[in-house]
Amino acid sequence: MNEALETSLRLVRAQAALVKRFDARLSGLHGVSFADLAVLRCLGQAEGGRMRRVDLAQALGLSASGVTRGLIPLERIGLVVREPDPRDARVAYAALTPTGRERLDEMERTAAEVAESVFTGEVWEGGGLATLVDLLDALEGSAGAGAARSRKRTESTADRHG
Amino acid sequence: MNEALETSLRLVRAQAALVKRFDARLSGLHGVSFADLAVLRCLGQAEGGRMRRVDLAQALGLSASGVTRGLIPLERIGLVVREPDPRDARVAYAALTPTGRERLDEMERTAAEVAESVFTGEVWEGGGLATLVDLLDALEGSAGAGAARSRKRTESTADRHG
DNA sequence: CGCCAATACTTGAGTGCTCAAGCTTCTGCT
DNA sequence: AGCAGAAGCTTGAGCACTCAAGTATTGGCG
Repeated sequence: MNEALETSLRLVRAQAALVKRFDARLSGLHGVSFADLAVLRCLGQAEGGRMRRVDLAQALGLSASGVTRGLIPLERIGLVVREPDPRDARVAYAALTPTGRERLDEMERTAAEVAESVFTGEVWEGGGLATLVDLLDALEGSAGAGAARSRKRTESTADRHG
Repeated sequence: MNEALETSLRLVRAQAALVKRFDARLSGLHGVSFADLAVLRCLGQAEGGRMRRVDLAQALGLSASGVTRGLIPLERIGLVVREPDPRDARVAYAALTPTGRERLDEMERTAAEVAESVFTGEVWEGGGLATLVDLLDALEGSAGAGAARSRKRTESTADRHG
């Protein structure tokens, strides 16, 4: 009956392997990680190539601070700039630069190659890919739903590290 | 056309959400993370409840140092002990303690509940779960295959073809 | 035996994420 | 208008992983 549990564990391993593969290729060719690509892609698809950090976090499933920190290297290498909002001084948009847009294009081509090389074979071409997307979609909804507020891990038995 | 890429990104998000969910529950009830559970489960299924660290790393898809560090808290809370090998002084087995075995049992029950609560619904009960396992299995093989040691400096901008 | 490469593991430095706490700015209530 | 609280973001501390380099130990080979 722990078929569901088994599946979850497999999902984690598959994801780790997949990400390593993307990272190896992307970092070699473009000096970015797969996570960076996700950020850039998100911006690229947004209206005007820019988004509020909060919305970016939401879209990526990250925390706000994760976004702040993840943007730093992208700003430093000039793919993204920080833009203020004239109406609300709290918000700082993250906006794709022209360079960023170009580089994103190249990165997506690289990533698409990797993705295709991974998803080759009968299983995938026979509709498996579409099925997987559907299942993952369902999963993300279902798993994200109740996952919101967790708390820290210690308190009781485990006293992690020092 | 980058359906494969899209799928990869979704996989990452789904996995993150799923892990958060497990972590929240497991940490609240047992003071361990989902990753810890994976380790313990691995040991639990091994002959004699113990494994060499190297083999553990292999089974979990981690590096050797990841295992060393991941075991520290489990040793500290007494779920795992370090056991020397009488024939080879280099190896240090990680072995489940009796307590560890008991606790693992409880954890697995908790985790199974979470997993089942996530994988509830028509999609999953109608064979979706089995399909997902198959797909993930295929994926792990395919993604893990070429991911190993690519620290090379490929300079040209990709011209691979099928 | 003496040496050397391979193996098992640990440690140091660095990355990428998290939560909690902080600052600034905006909004709604009275 | 004035203040409380919410919203957006950043920062500090910490965890979990990585690779690279370091320490033992083993085993093959002269």
